[in-house]
Amino acid sequence: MARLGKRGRLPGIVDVANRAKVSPATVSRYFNDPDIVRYRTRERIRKAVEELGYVRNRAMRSMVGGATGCIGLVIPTIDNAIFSEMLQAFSSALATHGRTMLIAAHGYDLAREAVLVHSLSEQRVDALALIGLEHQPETLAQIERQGIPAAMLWNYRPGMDWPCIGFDNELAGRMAAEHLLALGHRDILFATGEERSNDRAAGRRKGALDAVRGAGLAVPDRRRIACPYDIGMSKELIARSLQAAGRPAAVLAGNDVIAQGAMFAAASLGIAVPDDLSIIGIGDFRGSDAFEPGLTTVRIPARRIGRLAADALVEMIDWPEADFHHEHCCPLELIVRGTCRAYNPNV
Amino acid sequence: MARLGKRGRLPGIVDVANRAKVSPATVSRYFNDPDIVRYRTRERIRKAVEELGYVRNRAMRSMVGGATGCIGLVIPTIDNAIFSEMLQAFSSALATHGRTMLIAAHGYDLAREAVLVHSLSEQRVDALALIGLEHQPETLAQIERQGIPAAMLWNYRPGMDWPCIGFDNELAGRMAAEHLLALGHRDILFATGEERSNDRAAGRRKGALDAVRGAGLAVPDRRRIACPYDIGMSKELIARSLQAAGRPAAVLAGNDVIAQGAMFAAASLGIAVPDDLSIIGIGDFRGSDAFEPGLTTVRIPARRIGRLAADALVEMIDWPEADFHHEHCCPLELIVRGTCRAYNPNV
DNA sequence: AACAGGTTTGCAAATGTTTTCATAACCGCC
DNA sequence: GGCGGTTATGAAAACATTTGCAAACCTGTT
Repeated sequence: MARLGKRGRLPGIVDVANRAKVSPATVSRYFNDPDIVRYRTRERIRKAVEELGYVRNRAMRSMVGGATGCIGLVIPTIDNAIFSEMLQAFSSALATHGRTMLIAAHGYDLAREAVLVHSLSEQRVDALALIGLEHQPETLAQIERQGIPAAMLWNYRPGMDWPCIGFDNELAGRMAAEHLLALGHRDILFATGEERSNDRAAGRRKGALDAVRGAGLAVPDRRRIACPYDIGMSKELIARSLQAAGRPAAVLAGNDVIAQGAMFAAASLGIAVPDDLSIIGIGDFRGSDAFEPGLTTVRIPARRIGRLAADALVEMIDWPEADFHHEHCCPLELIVRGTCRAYNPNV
Repeated sequence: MARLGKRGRLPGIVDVANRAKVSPATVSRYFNDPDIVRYRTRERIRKAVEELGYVRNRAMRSMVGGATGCIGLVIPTIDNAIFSEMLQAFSSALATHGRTMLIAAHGYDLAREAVLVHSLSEQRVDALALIGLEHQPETLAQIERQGIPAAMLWNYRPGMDWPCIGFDNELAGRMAAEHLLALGHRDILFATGEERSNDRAAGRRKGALDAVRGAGLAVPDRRRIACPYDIGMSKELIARSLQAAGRPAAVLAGNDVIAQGAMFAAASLGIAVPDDLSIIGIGDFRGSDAFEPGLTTVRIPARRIGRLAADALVEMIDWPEADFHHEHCCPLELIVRGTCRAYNPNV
């Protein structure tokens, strides 16, 4: 029963036109700007479309310079909580504009990012969203040459050449560090993300370390580890640091996934959080509030970024002439829950 | 600097042809079947392409009956751990075949799924993957009419009309229940997923309840709750059940997200897992093994499903005539970790 | 009935690529 | 140098849609 169709010549716009006794041009107008076709005609076309089961071919529009209705999103990874909320918001905002989302993941490899951008160009996406500010020159050149509206997400630096919608990752790191400092912590383990092809992780670490050094504290090498964005691996790495002689009094995690790893590491070693160890994350991912105790973290407005990005790109598509300067630095917020407490010299 | 392009007439295949002093046909061949063009010519074309920065237009191929290289995936939700591993595997398997992934989420609403399928048809995706076996007739009709190769993922029932690649959700529920029964548990809280537009959740609940009833046990209403796939909300719902008089000795969760909610619920109430409460999940999501104690669960081979689905769809695209009968019922595996223990009447 | 003004429609050209078919170029061999 | 057989290339048609322009059609007014 299934798979009968075999693509045996789908009905086209002219089939509809014939059946409705109008010209193909009118059918085209019916779809793209219904108001300019008379009601009676519209009805005839509607009926013909329905009877034939015609579905118009958006891919074809790009031929005549039109838009495909497809927007590309190039992202480091999908199988991770990091971007999923942003993704969802981006996707549904796009849907409200009648656009669909073409998605591609490069696994934190900027060289692969370049080929993905090329590949999406071949699909003639109407616009492109990238994560981060750091990209290969070739990637950027490709986008400029194609004249595709593009935006960079998830990181923000003022005065960029490109529209960017994100937040200040250094500030995020600093906020987390300052919270720990304010609680009197002096011995902090910095468990930040791997920085290969990841300007966000680098920024956060810099912000955090700057804050601590600004307070006149030195950070020995053994208090700085790079964790993959994976709960299990982070747990293991951090557990190792916690087991070494003279364990830290607090963990500053590069994001909530790492922080969650830290919590499980502590649990596995019988270290009480927050009594014996304070933990702070960055992100406030979905579910971070449900932890016991609730994870203290710096909230990233992920959904907002996704929505803003979608709106900005659609705007750039629809008014190509207007020279918007889309730059949003979304505010961060320290969310104090239960994983941090004032330094207690007795433990 | 950025956004100069303004789409000022991108170079087309004929521009390349002119510059390389060949016909457009040859350039087309250069891209689609390089071996049949002579080396010297190939070099000329390569140079021309590079100089002009030509990128070919795949969207256009669909005109002449070719493929767009785009495969659509319609999924209930993205901002959730449930499908992310499958998604990643699907996406990267597709990439190895030179295809890209068009993705759309319907938020567990089958009516919306229908419009998404229509929308993807407009983009002329080469194939389509849906989650679950249950869909609106209109959705199915649309796919058949368009003759798009399609597969249904994540659930499996023998003898389906459609290719399906998934696993037996009833079995998953049964396996979880039987593990608890084998440990001597008689008083189990069934915290399964909401079943609106979700045949997977329904299957799991049925399997679990069948197993328990098969063992001659009755399941009172207050031992059956429907949880959203959200850690925080599940935590709250389950906590409420655990606080009521005569609390259950075990929780069978419809998936790992719910199970994680259960663990936090227990933690928040000071109930020890597994000593005072056993918890079993379904899924074995990324990170479930890192929990303390590690979550006992039924592993769903998510990555395998993603990869198999991608391969199957590509096969169906490339050999439209061959009548594959793609049906994979992937094996499930009980992963025993630390959240379940034998029933102890003393607690 | 003629006409002005605006609205609705049709014609035909244009778009970028693939494909079929035919022709031209090449190769080795006599 | 001619010839048969490949192999590589070109010409042109086909594809499904949009759009500028002009013609046709209304509606109400003189």
